[in-house]
This record gives sequence, C-alpha cells and structure tokens, in this order.
Amino acid sequence: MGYIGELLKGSTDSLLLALIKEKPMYGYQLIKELERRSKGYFKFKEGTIYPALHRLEEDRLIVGTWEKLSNGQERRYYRLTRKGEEALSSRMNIWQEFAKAVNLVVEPPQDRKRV
Amino acid sequence: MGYIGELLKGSTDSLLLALIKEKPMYGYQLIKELERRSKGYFKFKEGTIYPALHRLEEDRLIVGTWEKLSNGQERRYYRLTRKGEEALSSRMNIWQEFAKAVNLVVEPPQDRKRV
DNA sequence: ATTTATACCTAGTGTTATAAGGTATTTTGT
DNA sequence: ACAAAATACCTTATAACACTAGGTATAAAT
Repeated sequence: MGYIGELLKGSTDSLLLALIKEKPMYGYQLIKELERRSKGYFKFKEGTIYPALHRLEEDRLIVGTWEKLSNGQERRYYRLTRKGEEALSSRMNIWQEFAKAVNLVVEPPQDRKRV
Repeated sequence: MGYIGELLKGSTDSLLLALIKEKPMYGYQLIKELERRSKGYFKFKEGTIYPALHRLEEDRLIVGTWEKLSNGQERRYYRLTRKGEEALSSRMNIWQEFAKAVNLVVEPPQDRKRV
C-alpha cells in the first residue's frame, strides 16, 4: 500500500466529514476537492472514498440523497448529521491528543518545539 | 480496533525507530518507554510491538542481539542500522508533509492557525 | 468519432493493530 | 514459604481499511 496509505488509515473519515460539514458534497467531488485543497498531495482512489462514504452513511454520520441534474447525470450528495458533527469534533480532539503524544515521544521534553 | 488503533497504523514503526535511535532497546522496554513518555497515552500491546520489531528487522532497519543478564534473563536488544536511520528521517519528512496536507483540508487557508 | 472526464460501484488483496492465548523467570507481597 | 504480579519473549486468528483492478453509464472535449 505504501506509507502514506497507512498514515491515512484513521484520517480519511475525518477529512471527509470536515469537507461535508462545510457544504453537501458528492463522492467524486470530494476526491477532487481533497486533491485541490492539499495542493495535489492527496490523490484518493475511488476504491477508498466510496466504501468510506457507505460506512459513514451506515453509521448515520452522513446521509446521502440522489439528485438528478438537468442533463440527466445523477449524483449522491451527502450531508452531515448531528451525530456526524459530534463524531467529527470528537475525532479532531483525538487527533490533537494523538499528535501531542507522538511529539512527546519523538521530541524529548528538553528540546520540544512549539506545536 | 478503535479509532486510535487506526491512527497508529503508519506511526508505530516511526515511534519504535525514533526510540531505538536514541539507544539500543528491547521490546518490553519499548512498550513501557512509549507509555512513560506519552504520559500514559500509548499503551501498546505485545501483539503489536513484537511483530513490528520482527518486520523492522526483516527489512534491515534494525538489528537485534540476544543479551543474557547476570540473573539468566534474556533480552533481545535492537539497534538502528544505517538503513533504519534513513528510513526514520524519510518517515519524519513524510509525516510533516502529511500533517500539513491534513491542515490544508480541515483549516481553510483564510483562517489558518500557525502549525 | 474517439478519447477524456464525470460519476457511481464492488470483489479481492495486503498491511497492521489487537485479542487471546502461550512459555519461562524474577520480584514482590503476605 | 507461597501466591501474585511483573518481566520478557512469542504466535495465531480477527477486524479494519487503503488500494488494485476491474465494471457501468453519460457528457464533454479533441
């Protein structure tokens, strides 16, 4: 899979929730938006995003609705639920704690840098 | 597994390499030291650490040597190889890039906080 | 007319943390 | 002296998740 792929485990859901919180979005759009915002760093695969969205919907953190464009195209727009908002803020907190713990290990206390 | 477990995927190896770089250490000691330094945050399981050490040794990032204590106890001390040092610094760089990319997504540019 | 982009999907594979067991010795508490 | 906890190593099976590699269908671009 590669090292970045391993780092993503546990972060993908938070990234998706954070974007969907801003405004309703659909799968393909999320892939493009993640790439755009990260200045090309994230290049999520469809095999990652779509199953992730299905998991999040199954867990009731997001709800999807099919919407038909004038040209006939169909998109599934996802919105954040109340439960999703809570999950996002909880995950953000955990992420902060986690990053702090990593820094405590890799940067011994006497020469800690500001985070 | 739980959310923290997922976050750890991709970071465990770096944590181990970072500690072993400081001085040779053995498995059980690494578990305790990770818990101590993180002020109790990390509670790695043996089923995580020992297989991880075996992987790192297989990849020649660390080398282990059995050492017998005066009381007969045996410990397997691991040291960082040149290849391990390079892998560690590479992973540190990737981690920085990764954290930066995450922040670009979750903190829109106009109201970015210092990192 | 062909290619590329948009937009959705899934089955199978590889990696990794963890649960849950095991062995053996030493130290500590009673 | 005896029991319990700590030290120190190990492995098998399970669950979660990113990704590969396919698939379908339509719209836009060349």
